Formats: sequence, C-alpha cells, structure tokens
Amino acid sequence: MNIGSMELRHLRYFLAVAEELHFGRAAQSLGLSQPPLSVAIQQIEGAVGAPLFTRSSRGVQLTAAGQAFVPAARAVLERAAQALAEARDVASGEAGSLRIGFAGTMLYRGLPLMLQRFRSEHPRLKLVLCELSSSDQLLDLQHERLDAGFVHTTQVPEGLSQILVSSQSLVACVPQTHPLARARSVPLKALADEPFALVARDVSPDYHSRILALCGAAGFTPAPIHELQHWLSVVSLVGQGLAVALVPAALQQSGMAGAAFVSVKGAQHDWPRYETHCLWKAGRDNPALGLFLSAVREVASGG
Amino acid sequence: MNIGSMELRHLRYFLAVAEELHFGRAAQSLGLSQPPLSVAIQQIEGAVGAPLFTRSSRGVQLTAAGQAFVPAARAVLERAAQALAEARDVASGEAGSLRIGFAGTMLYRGLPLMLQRFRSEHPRLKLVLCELSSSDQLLDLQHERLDAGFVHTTQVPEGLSQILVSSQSLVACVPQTHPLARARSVPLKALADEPFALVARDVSPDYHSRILALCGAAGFTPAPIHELQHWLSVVSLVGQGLAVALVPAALQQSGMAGAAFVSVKGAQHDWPRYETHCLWKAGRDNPALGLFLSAVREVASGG
DNA sequence: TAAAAATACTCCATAGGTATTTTAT
DNA sequence: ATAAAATACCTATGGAGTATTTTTA
Repeated sequence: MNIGSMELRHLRYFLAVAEELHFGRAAQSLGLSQPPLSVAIQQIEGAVGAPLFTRSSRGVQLTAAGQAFVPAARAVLERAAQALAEARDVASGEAGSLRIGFAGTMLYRGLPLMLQRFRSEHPRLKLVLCELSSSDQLLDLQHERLDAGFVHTTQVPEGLSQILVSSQSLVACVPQTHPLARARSVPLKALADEPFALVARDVSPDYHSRILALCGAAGFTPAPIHELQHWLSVVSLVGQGLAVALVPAALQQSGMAGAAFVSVKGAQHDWPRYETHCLWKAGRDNPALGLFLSAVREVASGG
Repeated sequence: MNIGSMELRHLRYFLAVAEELHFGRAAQSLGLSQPPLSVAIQQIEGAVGAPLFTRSSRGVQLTAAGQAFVPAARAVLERAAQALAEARDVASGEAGSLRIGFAGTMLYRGLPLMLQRFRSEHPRLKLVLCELSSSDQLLDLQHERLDAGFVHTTQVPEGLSQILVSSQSLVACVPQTHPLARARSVPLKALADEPFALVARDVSPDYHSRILALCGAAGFTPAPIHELQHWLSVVSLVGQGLAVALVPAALQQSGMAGAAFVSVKGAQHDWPRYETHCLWKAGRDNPALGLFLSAVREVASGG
C-alpha cells in the first residue's frame, strides 16, 4: 500500500487503536469487529513502511514511529474537518472575500461609512477594494474579476443588476479667485468662455457626453477642453485657476485648495444628476455578495 | 454524507476536477471513468453542504465555496503525505527524539563532545538530556522513561545492555590549604583522620559502599562522613576546606576553586576504577537509539 | 491455559464500469 | 445538434463479518 491508497479511515482506525492500545476495544469503539481493524492497521503500516504498534497477547504498544504518527494523524483529521467547515462557511456567506470596485468620488459619498458598517457586521468577510474608473469596472464586473462595483453610469449593460446608491446634483466648480466664486448661483452659460475641465471620455464616456450635451443645450461649446483621468484632478486643475468644471456635488467634501463650488441656475429635476449605482453580475454565486448587497441597500435607503 | 464518511479519495478527485474544470478529462487523468467521478463529487458536496462546482454543458466552474476548498483540500493531502513521511523517518531513525540521562560527572568526560558530534551527524534527531543520579537512571531506563543513560554502576540490572564509555581512576581530593595538597601522591591512610565527603548512598550506592570498603581495607573507617547529592558538591565542600574525598579523576577538570587533586599511592589495576557505562533497555525499538549507540561506541573506542 | 491478535473464508456494500438520458447552448 | 454531466444499472473489488488459528506470557 502506498500513499495513494491511504484514506482518512485508516487514520481514524489508527487513532482509535493508539487510544485504546487494544484492538478489540478499539474495534468496538469504532463500531466494527476486530479482524478488519487488524487488516486496516496493517495497511497503514504498509504505507508507512514500518510497524506502528508492537503487539503481544499482553497488549499493544506504540512504536516510536507510531508515537510520531499520533499527532500527525490527528492533525490531518483536524485539517480535513476544518477544510469542510471553511467551504461551508464560504457557502453560507459567513466567510470569504469580495472584490469591490469603486469610482474615486465614492470616497466622499458614503463608501467609507458603508464599508465600516459591513466590516463590523461581518468580520470574517474580507473586502478587497479596487479604485477603478467606471468603464473599467463594467468590464471587470462582466469578466467576474469584481464581485460588485460602485459606478457612475446611466447605461447599465446587459447582465448586470443595480442598486441606486446616491444621486447628487452637478455643481459648477470655479477657482476661488474667479469673480463667479462669490455668486450664490451661476447660469451655465457663464462658464462659456472659460477653459473647461472634464474627466476623459474613456474614463466616464457617459458623463463626458452628457456634460457636453448640457453645454450645447445652454448654447455654447466649451473650449478649450482639458481631459483628466480622475475627478480629483479636475478639481485640482480648477483649484489652480486653470479651468472651470461641472462636477458632482460630493466633490465639495474633497477639501481641494483653491476650488469653489457654486450651484447652477436652472439646475432642476430635469437636469441629469450624478448617480452612483452599485452593480453586480446577476447570477454570480458568491454567497457573501448577498450579504454585501443587503448592506448596500440598507445604507442606500436608510442613510 | 457527513464528515465521517469523507475520505482522501474525495479530496483527490475534487482537486482533479478543480484543476481540469472538466469531469471527463479529470476522470481520465485519475484513471477512471466519468460517472463515478460525478458521484464522488456529489458526495463531497453533500459533506460540505453546498455545491463546489457550477456545471453546464459549456464547462465547469468553481463556486466560491469550491475556490475556498481548493487550498484546504490541498493542505489536507499535503499534511497526510507529511504524516506518513514523518512516521517513516522516525522508523528509519532519521528523525525522532531520544531521552538521554547522564550523571553529572559525564559533563567533564566526553559527553559534550559526543553530543556535539551526534547532533551534527543527525540534525533531525532531538536529544532530550536529563541530569540524573545513577540510581534514578536505572529506574527510568527500566520504565522506559529514558532511551539511554550514562551511569556509574558496577551492577548492571537484568534487561539492560551496556557499553563501557570511560574508566577513570579515583584520586584523592583535598583542600589546597591542606599539607597533602603538595604531595605527588598520598597513601589512602593519610585521609584517615579527616572529615570525609561522599555522594549519598541512595545516589550511587555502588560507589558509596566501594569507597567505604577501600578505606576499610586501608585500615580505617572515615568519620565524620558528609553525604552530598552530587559529585560537584563533594568537590565544592573540599574546596572550602571542610573535608577530603576520593573522587573520579575527571573532576580535576571541574575547575572548582580551592580543591587539589592528588593520586593515591598503591592505586593499581586491582583498585576499583570509576567506570561510566552507557546503558539502554535491550529490545527497545526506538530506531534512533541504534544510531546513538553506534556514535557512543565510536567515541568510546576511538577517542 | 488464557487472552489477544492474525488468518481464512464468506458476504455484501459500494466504488467503478457501461449504456443511456438529460440538459444547456 | 452537440458536448458534457447526470442517471440507471451492472460488475467486482475490497471492506467488514464469523469462525478459527497462532502467538506469547
């Protein structure tokens, strides 16, 4: 008998004999008769290549190899039980890990609070956070490299489900040195003749085109246009007096120096709002995801 | 199926399917046909209590629980192989541990050298050293609480085997301030009127009575007699000017302050020598013991 | 001689094989 | 229509039972 034919059964039987030091009683405690137990022990001894017990009519003793094998066998059985339990826990959602994507602005709108809450409620669930642009997240969600993502998009692709997490208005972002910075609100058209900062089309194609459409509706085409890779870069550029922008209201919390935020006149309900959705691939089977989504729903509705 | 009926076979099969993500190919790689593999996988899934794979005609995918189970299952199999290897190594004497007893004076006669050599030759064998009186060692050897012991005795009890490790003469030990300290050699009778230090009868009954017999043969009965628990205490007492003694020559290396060693006139081959034997219980099966004993034989004969 | 493990044999439970069906794309 | 897993059913290995022998103290 080689290692390939060793089974947990052999370890269970071995430990029973090591415990009782008596084949008959060990067999009884295992609920079988003595001869098959003798056979099984001979089989492990074959696998080890050496006797594990010395037998005599006086009783049974562990050999040195047998003594060494006791804790080892116990460890295997424990590890096996643990393996089952782990898988069970992951299946029930009590343990496991989730890869969560998020667009940078979520850092100013609910994400930290939500994660903190979730972590304290489910300490055995590991969250792997990935800051990614909205479009990257959509790809990763579809390829199942992410379990869920916080995304800014109006067009939700086929096969993804969503929860609306937050909806914010767009506000004008101008340098503090700019004359408009002190106004209570400005008409969109007032931004017409300024360099305009936008997140790059491929980072958030949806909003890129939307904002251009808004400007078009207000009767101007912004020029020149600076394209940035990140919303924070947009605000930073404005803060340095180099552009104006239309940004989600949440960015007022960014604390970026030199940037002022002013609401836009005529920004009513018909205006596009800056919406954040939590997306996930429907039919994904990570059980922890269900728990995560209910936490998201709670925060989205409650606070 | 509960945990008690899980076998290593299931883990092997699971890992094969997890590897191939295809029941047919996995079965082939395991050298069996597909249906029994399907059955076995259903059995572990039963043990886990949740599916480990999502099946479709497109192929097979691991569920979250399955993903968690892969490393766990691998760990169990590795641990099992390790358990066999450990026991095998102990059986072959390559690993394991030995409890070695020794009388204190062995620290000055070969023991450190011998252990150092043995350790470098057999780094995976752990030696547990126990300083014990000769009589305690005899008991522990017979009760198999020790694998081997370095003992001073002439009477070797039944059932113990022995190797003569060293044989030293007895020398007189007197205070450096004593007039005899500067002599080249002294007759035993010169110690007649001094307080006499001995190791206690129950620590080394053999030598206790032998030394008294020697004194008797020399025509005197030492008095008063101080009984110490340890040879070093004997030398220490002498060093402090409170007694004289007959001690094994090895104690000259102890470096104890205030004690001088002088050979005894008339101490010829017919004198009892102070012999150290390595003893072990014959028929003891610790395979590492064989290696240890051959190392002892080497040192005993060679150096 | 007695107590205990090993052996001999018998049986059946179940692992594994073959043929077929079901399922999903 | 096809590819793949599940099911049904059969076979046979080997695990477990009973009776007996061997061993050793």
